[in-house]
Amino acid sequence: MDSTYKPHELESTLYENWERNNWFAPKKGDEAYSIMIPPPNVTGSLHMGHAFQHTIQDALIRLARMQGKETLWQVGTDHAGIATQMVVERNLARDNLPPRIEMGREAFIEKVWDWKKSSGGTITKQMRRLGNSVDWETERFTMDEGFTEAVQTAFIKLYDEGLIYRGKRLVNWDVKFHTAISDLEVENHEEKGFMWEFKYPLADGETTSDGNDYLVVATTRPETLLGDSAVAVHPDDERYKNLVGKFVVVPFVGRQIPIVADHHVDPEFGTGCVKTTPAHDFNDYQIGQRHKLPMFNIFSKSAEILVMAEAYDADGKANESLAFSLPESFVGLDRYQARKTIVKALEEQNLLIGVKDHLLQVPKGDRSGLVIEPMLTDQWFVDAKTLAKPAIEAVETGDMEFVPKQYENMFFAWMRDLQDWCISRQLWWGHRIPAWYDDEGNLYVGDDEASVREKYELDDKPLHQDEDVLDTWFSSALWTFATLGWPEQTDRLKTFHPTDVLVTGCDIFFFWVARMMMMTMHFMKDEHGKPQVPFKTIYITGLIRDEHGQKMSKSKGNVIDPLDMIDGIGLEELVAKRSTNLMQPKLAQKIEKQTRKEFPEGIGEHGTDALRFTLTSLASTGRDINWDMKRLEGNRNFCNKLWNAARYVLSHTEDHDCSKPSDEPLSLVDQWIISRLNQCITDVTEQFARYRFDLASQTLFEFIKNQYCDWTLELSKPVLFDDNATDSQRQNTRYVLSHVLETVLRLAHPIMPFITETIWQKVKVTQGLSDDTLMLMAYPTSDELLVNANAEASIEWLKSVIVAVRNIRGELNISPSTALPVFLVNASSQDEMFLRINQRLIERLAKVDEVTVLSPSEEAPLSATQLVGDMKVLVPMAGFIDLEKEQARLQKHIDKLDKDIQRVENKLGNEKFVANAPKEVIDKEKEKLASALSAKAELAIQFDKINNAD
RNA sequence: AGGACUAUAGCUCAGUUGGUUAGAGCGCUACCUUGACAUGGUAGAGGUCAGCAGUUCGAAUCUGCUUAGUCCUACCA
Repeated sequence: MDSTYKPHELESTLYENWERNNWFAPKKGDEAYSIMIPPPNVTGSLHMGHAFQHTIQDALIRLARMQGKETLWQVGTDHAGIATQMVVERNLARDNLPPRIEMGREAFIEKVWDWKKSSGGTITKQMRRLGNSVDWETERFTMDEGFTEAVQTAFIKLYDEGLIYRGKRLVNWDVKFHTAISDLEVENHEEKGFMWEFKYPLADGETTSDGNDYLVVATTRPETLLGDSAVAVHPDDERYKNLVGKFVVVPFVGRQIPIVADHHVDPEFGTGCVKTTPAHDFNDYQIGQRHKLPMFNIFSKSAEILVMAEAYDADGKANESLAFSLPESFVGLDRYQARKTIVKALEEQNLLIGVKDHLLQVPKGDRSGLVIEPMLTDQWFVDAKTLAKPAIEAVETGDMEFVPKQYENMFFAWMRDLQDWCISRQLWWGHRIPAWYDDEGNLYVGDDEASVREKYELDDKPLHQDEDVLDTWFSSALWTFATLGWPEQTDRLKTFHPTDVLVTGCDIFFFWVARMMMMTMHFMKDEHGKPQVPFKTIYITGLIRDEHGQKMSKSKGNVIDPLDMIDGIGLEELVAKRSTNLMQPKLAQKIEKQTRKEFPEGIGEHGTDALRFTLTSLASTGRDINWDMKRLEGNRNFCNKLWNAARYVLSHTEDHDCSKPSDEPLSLVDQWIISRLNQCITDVTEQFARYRFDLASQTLFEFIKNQYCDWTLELSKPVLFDDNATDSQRQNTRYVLSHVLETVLRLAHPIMPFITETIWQKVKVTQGLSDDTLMLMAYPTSDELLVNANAEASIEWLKSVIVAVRNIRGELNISPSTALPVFLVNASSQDEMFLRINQRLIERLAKVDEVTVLSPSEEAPLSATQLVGDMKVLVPMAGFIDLEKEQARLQKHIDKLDKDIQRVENKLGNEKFVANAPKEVIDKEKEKLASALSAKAELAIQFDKINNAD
């Protein structure tokens, strides 16, 4: 083995071997365990968030597999309708190819499939590099044949059950992509804008109570006045009560529209008069519905003023008799130009009263970034309220559990107040809606045209399919069961559904998780007909941010590709990666500067295991993670530590059979580390079960570094190197070194698969094992009988004595190469016993040439002092110790003890404390006080001794 | 507007049903090429647990308020 840890060399070939042997595939077992991967966008690439979530899933899966369960980690990708279509359209423009519309639907879709083929491999490559042990044999795609069938089946069933309907509704319209989007795909941003006030002339000579012949309305969107259907006032507003039922005249178009009374209006806000545009505002739509107002659409699909306004009755039926032409001077203007022009025209007609600055929330499409236009269109909807009920119940009863728990609140709040879900998208890439229309506009839903004709007993009249596709999230909502073969009742479905845990970020909680719950519980029932949950536990990870707590994003230029942390990347390449293909190229310079400052030498190689270990170490629940490069480095060093520890162990065990100890009993050191190992196994297993990957990692780190490397390896040296040791003792030590290492490799494997497997392949030989791979070995279980208090006491004592001497050495600057004599004073019979057993080890590890126990009658030489319990460890001062330094050191310790004594005395002097606190607590305090007092006394004596010697 | 979360060492974070001498990693200081490891070893310094008030014998931990920050949901034209 190489003396330094070179992750790339060992990681690159291992995965291939695992995969070739098909060790990721489920293996029959009594108990099943499954995780469905949140399917990443097929054409995307993995970012740190994925690396994080995948690491956690892989750790859980590897653990379950080692625990002998029939384990499936279902892999797959999502077709990501709008995102993918957007990328492909951009590519067409870049390659000077005809745009989508000219190309036509079929040709375009072919282009998308081509793109999927050429770019879809990125993710799978990354996942392999991350060591993700997914079952590649059953990889799925949300648009593969079987999945498409599942989507159709689900849609048709829901339609037949009345849970999907079609209707003309006001929806969020993306004016760039010309499609409806769901509420969730709209992001609200606060922006500075204006509020205009203008006059609406009253018709028929009416006047307000204060004598005006007009009403004043306030609006942030004056351009929509062309499509107004009413002016609304509050029913109790005395100012306008007499005008309800009367009319105003819409400027420029001359239509008369009614004044209606509606509770929605806040009389305190503005003038108390609201212009009402049901076809272009969600609140106005509601008002319109309540008052059966007609609706006027004045915008094209790109939000430009139409030639003729389209008119609809309140129920959504077109009503051509109400249609009207729009003023020529406005026709064709986009909404912002129209706004300017109309405000100017209002001013010219003396209708404008004023304009104020106004802070408003602007809804924008999350993909296009453009302001959403509420638009009246025919769309498909899912009755979300009905589907949500079983999911809510399942969380209430605990059938589904959130980790961390607080997400329940968010879940309930959202689920209990659901609007119907708009699932149709005016895109081409996606699952086309299985609905057909005849020339009269009658609707037929079925698998395909032929089955529709049969189902509805249609003759051969012409039918045409709905042009729309389904929201991507409609298909991914079926992910947990459609991947397992549904609608067929496959064995896989029976074995692996419900799944055990879903690991995902809260960013797609509503998009995906909530909808998956709804769909799954509707379609999947157990043998008693009870709805099945999609997963028993939902583990929600935090977001990975950069070191300043900023969200990682391409436009901020602060993303780091997980693979670059693994294999490293040069500065120039990193700069290039970050500053090209930006949506806003002008940011490139700033990003370059920032990157050069932050990574003057690029990013070094750290290896997958270090990355994974860092991610799990940071995975405490319910908290975002600010990425810290330093921690990654620290953990790479930890890997190096493990690597070198293994080199040491192997160098002493390679040529021996270490599968068994000798016939002689194990030494206390040997028993101690085995005892600690068993405690470690218990802790790590429990922490995994609680999803506390941070604690599991920390426990492993502590054991491997502080117990195994720092002590066990050092304590083995006297045995392995000294001529005095017997063959049996050496055999025992070799056995323990090798056995503990082998066990801890199994224990750490779920988090650090590569380094553990690599080392294990060597260690297994010394343990007489012939198994092929660590990943299929049994996960360690602890043995209570091996937890040994006696051995622990002895070795903890030994460690304290060694540390005491080192402490004196360190604080008094005595060279580590100087061998020191040590005297022990106040040694109890137990101390003396421990000394007899451990003396050689003290001499060796503390570099002590002689340990002498002084009886009470013997005078100790002038010494530096450290206490181990009541026993004094003395290092004589003759020759190497500075008296003043030692006095200062003693004083420091005495001061500390004084503070402790003070605090404890106060506590014990408090009658209420003594009266109320449990006896154990009081006893503990008393003990504390006694030992602190005696410790202080001892140190004071030493202090005085030095004084007198002066 | 409503809700949630966060505030602990210079930095990134642990701290479980209230009882600790409040921990880890990184950084810092000193010493050290000791036969696995300088991607190292040994030792050390460093904290009014955001602030205020309360409950309690006892609060980093429970309650209320304040401040700062993050996020979610909704939204007044």
